[in-house]
Amino acid sequence: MAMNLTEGAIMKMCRGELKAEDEGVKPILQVIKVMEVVTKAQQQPSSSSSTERYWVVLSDGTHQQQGILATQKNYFVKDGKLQKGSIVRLTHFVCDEVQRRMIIIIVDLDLIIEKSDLIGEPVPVAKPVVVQSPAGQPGTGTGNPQSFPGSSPVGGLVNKPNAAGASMEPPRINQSYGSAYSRNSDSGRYAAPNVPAAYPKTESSAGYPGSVSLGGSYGEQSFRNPRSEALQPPLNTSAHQPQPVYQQPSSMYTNREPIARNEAPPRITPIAALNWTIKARVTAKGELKHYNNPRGDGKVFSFYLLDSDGGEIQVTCFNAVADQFFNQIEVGKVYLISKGSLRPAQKAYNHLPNDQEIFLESTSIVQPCFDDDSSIPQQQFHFRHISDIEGMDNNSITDIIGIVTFISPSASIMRKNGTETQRRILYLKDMSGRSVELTLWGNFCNAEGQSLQNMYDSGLFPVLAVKTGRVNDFNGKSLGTISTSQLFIEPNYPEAHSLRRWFDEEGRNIPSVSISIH
DNA sequence: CCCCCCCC
Repeated sequence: MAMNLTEGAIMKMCRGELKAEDEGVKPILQVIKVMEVVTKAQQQPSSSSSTERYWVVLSDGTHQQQGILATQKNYFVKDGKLQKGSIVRLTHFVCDEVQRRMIIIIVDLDLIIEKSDLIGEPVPVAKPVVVQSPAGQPGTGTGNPQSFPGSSPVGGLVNKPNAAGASMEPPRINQSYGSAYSRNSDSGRYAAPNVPAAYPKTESSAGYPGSVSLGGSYGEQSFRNPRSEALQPPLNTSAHQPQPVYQQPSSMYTNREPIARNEAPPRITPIAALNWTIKARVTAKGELKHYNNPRGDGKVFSFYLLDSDGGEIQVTCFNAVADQFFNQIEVGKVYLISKGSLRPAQKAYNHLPNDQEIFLESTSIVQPCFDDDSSIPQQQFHFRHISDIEGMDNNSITDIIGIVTFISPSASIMRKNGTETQRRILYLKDMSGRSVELTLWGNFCNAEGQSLQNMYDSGLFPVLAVKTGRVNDFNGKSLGTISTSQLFIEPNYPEAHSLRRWFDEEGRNIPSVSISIH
């Protein structure tokens, strides 16, 4: 099949001219090698399979370059989809120079073709492209072994001999703040190739790629940006630029991805530009909930936003502010939102992969966009196979798509606190050969639940996509809805169509193994 | 400041 790779993309990445997808390019590249990386942490019992890492070598047909797959995308490899020959579009990536090597950190990607013949004869980009420190400026770490305990494979990559980037050379410290700064100002970019990662000494070994070994650790502050911000020139040298400054992506996946947190350069926002505005679609909306605790009564509601870059963030408002905005917020609509406060995500109530959360105040501005922005998807899914749920922790949040093979009538359930709610049980089955029990709670029972029941009673086995389902440990593993879950019946997605085809052709007659005990 | 995801 003829497929155009993005010509010159690798060279640009290596030169630092294409550092991340927000520069407008989502390069189409071919995977020419996939390697599993064995990390130190994998040998520790406390850290499970989440520390598996995959290195890939990417090609634009002319040049090749190593990259690393964010762990939340490991399933691309595990499912056998991403392989040698795959053609991919990098939809979210960060290029960074680490240990004197340029590395492409693949945070998200589209798989365009699972396997294709190798295109061209790509060669590694010639070394001198990466600007070297001048002689006599070896960096404070060089030659000081104590600063680099991780320069042995311990704590680092113990990967296969030819794995790109395996060398654990110490990083250089930028030789000249002034020159780096002015150079970057000239280029208008926030990080040019001669701005090496300025890791604090103690973290230089645990930095990249040693930090790989620490994957899976959740939200540890000590990993927050090992770079010195002082070395990062501003993103916008023109402070008068009217557009909102885009500063969110570096933290987008930080809670799940130490590697991304380490490597995504901070977007420096001019003080004069602190009045951000986001344009995003509401993808989920919780109930307006009243609560009563020792501190008094109150009410709260939350909703999720998704923007055209694939960023997602939760917005929460309390009390009078909740009343102010609750009726205005509609799922599916696009809004301009500004003057909210950005604070650390309340993980107990926030299930999005973002360390930040927006809290609206009475002075916040929520403005509907009447021209629907088609560049913002209606929903963003990260579907996992049902078989994957077996390995997920209690309370994990996941997106699942499957065929409804059974649904129970709605029943009234008394909560432990004495209040009542509705419940339905259904079973989902997918191509992984597994099935799982899904509990619908509250309104889901009468809305989507009733439609599903009607279809089921008519002898149909509808496709159901679950966005933001919650994994629980009851009876093996099962799933439940939470207030911000979304259900989609017979959705018009490729995944739904292939499931339908699979089920009609063979899946219907293949007994599946339930991961829930009935 | 402020919600704790429901049941067998």
